[in-house]
Amino acid sequence: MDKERLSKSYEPREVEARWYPYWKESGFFHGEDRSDRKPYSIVIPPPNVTGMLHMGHALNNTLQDIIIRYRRMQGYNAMWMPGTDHAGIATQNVVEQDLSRKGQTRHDLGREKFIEKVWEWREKYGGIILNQLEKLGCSCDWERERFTMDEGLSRAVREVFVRLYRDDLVYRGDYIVNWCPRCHTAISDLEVEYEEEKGGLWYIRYPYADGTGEVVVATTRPETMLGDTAVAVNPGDARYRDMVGKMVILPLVMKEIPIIADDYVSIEFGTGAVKITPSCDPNDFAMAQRHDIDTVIIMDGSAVINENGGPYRGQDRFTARKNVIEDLKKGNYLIKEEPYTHNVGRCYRCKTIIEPAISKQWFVRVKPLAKAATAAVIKGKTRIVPKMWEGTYFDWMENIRDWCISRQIWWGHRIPVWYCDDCGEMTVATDTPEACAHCKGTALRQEEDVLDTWFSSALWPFSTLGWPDDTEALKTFYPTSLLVTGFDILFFWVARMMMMGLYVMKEVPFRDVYLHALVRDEQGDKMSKSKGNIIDPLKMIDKFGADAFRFTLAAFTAQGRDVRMSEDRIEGYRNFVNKIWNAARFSLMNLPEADSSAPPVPPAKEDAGIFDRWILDRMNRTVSEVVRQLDDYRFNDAASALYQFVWHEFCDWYLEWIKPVLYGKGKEKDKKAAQDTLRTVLVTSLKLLQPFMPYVTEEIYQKVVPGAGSIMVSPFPEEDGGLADEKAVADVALLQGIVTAVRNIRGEVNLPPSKKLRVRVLASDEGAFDVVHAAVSQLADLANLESLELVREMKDEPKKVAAGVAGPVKVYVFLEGMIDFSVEKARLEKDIAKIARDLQFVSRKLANRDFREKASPEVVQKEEDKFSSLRNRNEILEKALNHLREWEKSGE
RNA sequence: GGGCGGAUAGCUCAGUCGGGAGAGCGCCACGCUUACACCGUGGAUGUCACAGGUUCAAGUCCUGUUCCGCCUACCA
Repeated sequence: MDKERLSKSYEPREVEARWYPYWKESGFFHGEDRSDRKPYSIVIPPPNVTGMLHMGHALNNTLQDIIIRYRRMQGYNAMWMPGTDHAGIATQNVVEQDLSRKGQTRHDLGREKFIEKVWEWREKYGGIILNQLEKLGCSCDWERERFTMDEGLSRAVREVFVRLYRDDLVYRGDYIVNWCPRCHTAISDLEVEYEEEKGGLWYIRYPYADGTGEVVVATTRPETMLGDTAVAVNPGDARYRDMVGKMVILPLVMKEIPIIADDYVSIEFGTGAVKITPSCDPNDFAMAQRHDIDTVIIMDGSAVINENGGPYRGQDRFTARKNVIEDLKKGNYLIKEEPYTHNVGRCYRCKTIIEPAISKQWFVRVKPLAKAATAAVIKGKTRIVPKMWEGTYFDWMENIRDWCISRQIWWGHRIPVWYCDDCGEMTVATDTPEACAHCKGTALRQEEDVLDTWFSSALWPFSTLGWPDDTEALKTFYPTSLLVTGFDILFFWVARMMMMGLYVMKEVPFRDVYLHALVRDEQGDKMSKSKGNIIDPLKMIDKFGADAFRFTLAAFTAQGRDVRMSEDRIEGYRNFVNKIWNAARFSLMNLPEADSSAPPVPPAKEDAGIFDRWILDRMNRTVSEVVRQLDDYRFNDAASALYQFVWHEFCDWYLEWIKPVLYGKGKEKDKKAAQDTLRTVLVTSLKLLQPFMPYVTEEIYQKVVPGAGSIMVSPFPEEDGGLADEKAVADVALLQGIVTAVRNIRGEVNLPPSKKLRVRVLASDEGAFDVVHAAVSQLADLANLESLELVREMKDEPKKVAAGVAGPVKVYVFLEGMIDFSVEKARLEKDIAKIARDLQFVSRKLANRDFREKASPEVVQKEEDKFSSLRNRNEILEKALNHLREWEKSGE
């Protein structure tokens, strides 16, 4: 082997820059449309083209990469579909901002030119986030990269729209929708964020037209009174029963409107009478429809009062509110104003207060789609992990309302509907029609609106695979195997993909959905620019390496928990990466050159030493643990199993045990066995770690098994029952117990680490004797002993000793030259006290007849074993303590 | 209003079949022992939120309470 020395610490930057292009160019990321291997596919949650990699992306994509790398190594035809979505409103906003710097608006350019600008923008900046994913190490199938505005995907969008229309699942109509006066578009219910805000509740007098009195209404939005067309009361409200049907005079506007009765009105709230503004409130709108009441629209698209607002015309809604209140006061209509906290809806994109407004919009009739989507999860066609999200999913599906899919912006999929100027009919078609489908006229105008970005995202699992064409990719990879995404887009995206997948493909879009939590800062706060607590993933990668960063994310991804991220934590796992690096470095120094590129094999059981058999057992358990946890998407458990094994079993113990053998202190045959084991365990560990840490594992793998190809396409380890070895595990536990007992005494009694100790081990148990006997030299090494005297029985009771117990054996450390034994006495007393407490507890339990009768025999046996071992320990420590006391006395 | 999640070591969190609680970081002590000071060895630390209940046995199951977080909903 080229004995090229590894540097003392791992340097991620250079390594990462080297391997990623190699993998990519080697085609390892590519999934085959046709293959004998079983398919495994994931579609990426497409980030916005405007996006920059943040912690949420980093987490989301790390988890996907872990799974896809794992499955790829397991031999699946693994394919991870990458891409971006066109993020209609967001992208349009960005380009509009660019324009406004030049003092222009999109209207100055016109639709066509503007769209061109957006495409230019996308060419320039649109791919940034995908390059950032490469920095993370993501093994996406880049040959397949898709964009929701691609021709292929656009075709899918038009096709689905037309089908929905023909199935009467999409319709157009005048309804009240959430209108953003800044974005100048309708948005869906999901895109409104509600937050409690302090406002006021104004009580306004509405006099009866006949002059017999007045009714008082309470409102949080006095300016909307300009559009009032009724006052409503509850039909069961005795106070108003006789008033229903009477007319009141709308103040300021001075027109007559009726009092109506509707169950919606709450008797308890306010005065029990509510003003009805069908154009400004969804509930009022619904009520107006029930009662056939007029609607007066008082605002334009910018939420500025229009001509129906009389003197308030031209004022924005907030100015109008002030003035209306002022005028109400002047007219003695305002009774009082109370401070009032209520929910205010804001645009998810620009945070402008949403104005409910009536307009012509397109909707998807989702109820029937939702039914199928619910059924699919109930039937287990799609599994939601963690399961607790199922309830949320069902609940939403059950209460779902029609989905407003039209947006009054330019950037997006233009709705494939054409209006005929001749006959006024609509033509709905996938391709631009030559003539009106109804009158054959050619005076066609296409619908101006575009579709909600989520409409195209909902098709992502099949549109990216070539649908509506019947492609090989579609046949192979649909339904996809897994979707990994944040719980925050369960409704936005997951639910809609389920509906569309089932509607279009007659099959669920994915078998499993793994929903992960949000990334927060150390204090559990959401990361935000304004708080200044953002951790930039790219900076972390630069500072600590992608492997450390990825492993940190995985290690903190416990199901149903937020991920709290901090630099310290990444640093901790950077240390782990370095530990792995150094374990490899040590291994390479002590391994002969690999004589072939064949995978390493462990020694035959009869050739293997006890420590070899022990670590192979541990390794094997780790393999099964990692497989089990990854299969269940328990990333943190898989990560910690690896951490525990590699650091605390392989590095802390195994490497130390075999050092004497490797250094030639034993037989050549044993050295060979240890080397074979070492190589096997190292390579297996690297493979288990590869999905989490692709770079460092590749770098080491190439040196340990040169010529074997890339680790990322090598077979993933499988559990091997033949490696299980309970005897070795038990024996090594005994040996570890002896080492620990000595070290404990050394530490507690303040014997310096440099001081070599004389130790006597009493093993009356024949089996234990043999185990210790065979490992005397290793024990002496690990515990730093001058001598280890192993005896079957004690002829002379040593007095100047510290005593310890390891399973069936007793350990005595000679305390030569020591004068003050108080520390050792204190240590013994402390141990004895602890044992006494435990003994009391166990014996009480054993004395309980109910326990003996009702607990399982195994549990009873366990307690009995515990009891005898405690008593044994107690005896020996007591004896040692007495001896010390005696010696002290005699010494006086 | 409805729903979900959480409360365990100083901090952040595991704890899957109910059998007297673990990890990482931090802390204390000692140590550059030929892979690693990004390290090693040893040590300290708990009213498992509170109150009941089931059970031989509860961090774990049940009921209620408190406090946090999130989602959802048309009380103006």
